[in-house]
Amino acid sequence: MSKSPPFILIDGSSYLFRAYHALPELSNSRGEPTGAIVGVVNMLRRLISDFDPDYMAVVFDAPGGSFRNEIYADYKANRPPMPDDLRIQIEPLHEIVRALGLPMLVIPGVEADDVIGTLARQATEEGIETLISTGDKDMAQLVNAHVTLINTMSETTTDAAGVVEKFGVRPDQIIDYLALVGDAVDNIPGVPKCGPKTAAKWLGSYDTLDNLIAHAAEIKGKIGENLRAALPQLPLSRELATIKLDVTLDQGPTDLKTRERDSERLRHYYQWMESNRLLASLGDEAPDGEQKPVTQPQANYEMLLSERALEGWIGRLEKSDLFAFDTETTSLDYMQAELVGLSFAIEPGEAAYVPVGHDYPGAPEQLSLESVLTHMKPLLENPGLKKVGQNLKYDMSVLARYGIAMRGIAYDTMLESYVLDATATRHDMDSLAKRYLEHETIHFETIAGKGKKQLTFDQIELELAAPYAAEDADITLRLHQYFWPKLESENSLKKLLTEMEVALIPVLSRMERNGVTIDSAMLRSQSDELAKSMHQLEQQAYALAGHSFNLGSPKQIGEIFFTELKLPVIAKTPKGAPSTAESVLVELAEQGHELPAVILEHRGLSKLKSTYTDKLPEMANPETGRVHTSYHQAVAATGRLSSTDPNLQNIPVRTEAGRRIRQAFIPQQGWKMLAADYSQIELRIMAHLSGDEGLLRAFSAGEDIHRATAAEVFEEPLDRVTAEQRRSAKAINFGLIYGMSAFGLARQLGIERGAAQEYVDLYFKRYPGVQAFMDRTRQLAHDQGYVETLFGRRLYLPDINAKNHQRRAAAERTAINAPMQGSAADIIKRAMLAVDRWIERSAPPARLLMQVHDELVFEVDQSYVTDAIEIITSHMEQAADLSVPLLVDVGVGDNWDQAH
DNA sequence: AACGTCCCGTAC
DNA sequence: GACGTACGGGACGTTA
Repeated sequence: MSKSPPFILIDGSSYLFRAYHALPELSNSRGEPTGAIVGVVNMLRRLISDFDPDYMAVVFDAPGGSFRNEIYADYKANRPPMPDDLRIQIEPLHEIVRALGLPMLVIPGVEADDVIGTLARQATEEGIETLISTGDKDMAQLVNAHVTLINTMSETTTDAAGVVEKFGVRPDQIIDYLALVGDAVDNIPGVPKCGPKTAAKWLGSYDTLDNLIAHAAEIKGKIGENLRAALPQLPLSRELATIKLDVTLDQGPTDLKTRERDSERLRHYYQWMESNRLLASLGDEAPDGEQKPVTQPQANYEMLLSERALEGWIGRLEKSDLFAFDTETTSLDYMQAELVGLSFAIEPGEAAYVPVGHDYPGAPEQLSLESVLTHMKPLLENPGLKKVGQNLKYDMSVLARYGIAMRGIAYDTMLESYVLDATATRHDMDSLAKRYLEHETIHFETIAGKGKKQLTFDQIELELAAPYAAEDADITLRLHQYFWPKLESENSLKKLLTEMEVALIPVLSRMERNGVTIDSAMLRSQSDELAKSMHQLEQQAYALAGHSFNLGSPKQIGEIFFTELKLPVIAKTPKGAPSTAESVLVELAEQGHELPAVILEHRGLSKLKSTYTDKLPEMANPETGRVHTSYHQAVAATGRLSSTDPNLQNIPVRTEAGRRIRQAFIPQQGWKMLAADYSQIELRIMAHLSGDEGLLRAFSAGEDIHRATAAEVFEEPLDRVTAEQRRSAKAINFGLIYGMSAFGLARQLGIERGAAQEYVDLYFKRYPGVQAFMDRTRQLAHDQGYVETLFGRRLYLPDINAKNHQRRAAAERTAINAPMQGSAADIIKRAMLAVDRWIERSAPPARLLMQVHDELVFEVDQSYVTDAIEIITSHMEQAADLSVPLLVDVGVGDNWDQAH
């Protein structure tokens, strides 16, 4: 049974371009170029011999633009103009196509794509099978049951199933797909960082671009931000990517009948070309020429290279009410960073940069570091000269290493932003400038490059460095002028900023610079032991699985468990993969499976080794043996600090192997470690905020709160509470702080959901004040859109009135949790301020080393321990005046573990 | 190669 | 789906 040949539509322009770029340059003996013609003719001949079509059209773009240029001025703006040696091949090619007897269409003002789209639609309507010959992926949007693509260069055909296979989306989703991915050559914007995979993933989940746009808020991460930023232009991108199906044409598919070829004329052209051979080898290549404009700020920035110029500026700084200040250094690590320059600003738009350490071939002579610091020291140490900066803790720490004790830190724009809205994810200067000043700053990457080739600041040419550095100071000043009126009008926020957050800067700087000594040799020997144990476990695991595999790969474990060994799937990850999380492994191990138990143990050891025993010695200063973390003051939305490089706030404590790591945290010779932690601070805050009588009474009586809760919930006398009941009560208490549901509690305790619900009901019956407090807090959050801590720290909850139930529920849990977690954070910050004041004034033989949310860790001279305990306890317990006592437990020992 | 995300686990 | 706040390592996939 023979099928009638299809109607063939040929994208002549796309092949002409491709042939021109892909084929070797070819010309006749007179030097006239012929390569592109040879390529296209070659392709046409192959199509004709393969399909012997009765109807077809070869479509070319007409000179001049199309409607797309009208709706988007930059359409194809990145395309270089057509080269002359291609242009002069067009007319002969058109002649040859005609001579071949092939209908040819060149419609002014309409792109070839749109002509092809229109003809394909008409053919489909008339029930004609259509084959579109093109190398352009955009045409995939035209595919349907009757329209197939063929790439005659790569000899591949693509039908509807092929589109799904190739792009991961259906043909009717291709337009949306193209709008998302964009096109660098046609200069269609798209979503930055969204490539084929991401676009297909989104359309798989949301089906259409419109639906994706409607749910744009759900896309997480950086890419989600990119998507939301691109939203306004997506409709345009879609329109540009859409091939028109309704162009007005004189001829329909059935008018486009092939004719007999005119051999004589063909011979004439082939002779002119001096080529009867058709070249078969093809490739492809896309031109690209993108350039980014570099913006320079409109401002008056000075570079100070002479003593005189510096002195002039110093005179102005001394007379100012406030100046913005910034340092440029060689490293982000405050313990390593070397000063490269200083910048200042007094008035918006007026800033100066003083380079002192630029060192590259041809670098101009600069003022010496020593002389600049000598000049600047009195200003920087003058407490009466007010300074503002962006993250001044860093500058203060760096300057401290040059013997300068910065004083007069009055404001910090990072903290201003944080206090005004802690939920804004970023508080870095570039983001703030963009968001609040609508100013695009010079980015560090722009002047320093990125990746392995990134320069340190001292290697950057002054012409680039000075505007960048001066801008930092300028923008900082302008940000402060933007933020400050907003803070001043809210007295509680103003106080929170100046008396708590800004006041804490020097405290944290000192604590970071103190560092803490670790016994690296001890950790290294722990690493060796761990490695041995892990190796044994690996051998066991390979034996059990029957082959070797990567014990660290959840994916491989999943494969072995659920496919090879057919173990039951206990739970799934949020993405739908079978989970191999600890609880799952535990359950499988309890069911008697050996491999999960082995993996569980291996995983625990691996975590300890890679994260702690290997890493900490790497991070210690080889000379002093101390590690210096960075505390981040503007990260956690609730007001807590966070710690990185290394994170000292998640050092293990629950298991024996974990506690051994704490044994490597040691005091200086002859001193002791002292750890002071608040007892049940969040529950005490809950008692205070709720005013619940039962809770207040239990805390005032100094009862063990979990035992007291158990006594209430299980209706037992205090002394009859079992260990099991106390454990349950403890889970309830913690759950409450986190806004946990009965479901969560059930899972935590391994009991039925109904039983858990009974516990919760009983709890609220016994502590009705707590129930009322939670209802009140939830309501307040809904009404005002934020909740507050004891000291007026605000946490906005944008999702509190979300339509999406899950998001709203999460926001409600945050609303419950934030006042407790945040108030606890406020209280320990106040304690740190008090303790630091004592240490600075009295210079006792004691140092504050670490903060772990509800715990302060010190090292104290052995002979001073008794005094230290009393003073520290007193400062901490008096950090807030609650309606229950604030209790602090203190431990002392030769290492951090012992001090607990 | 660099980056982002996922999964997991550590802390309070 | 179901417990708040963090950081980080290794695996893995994607983009450039």
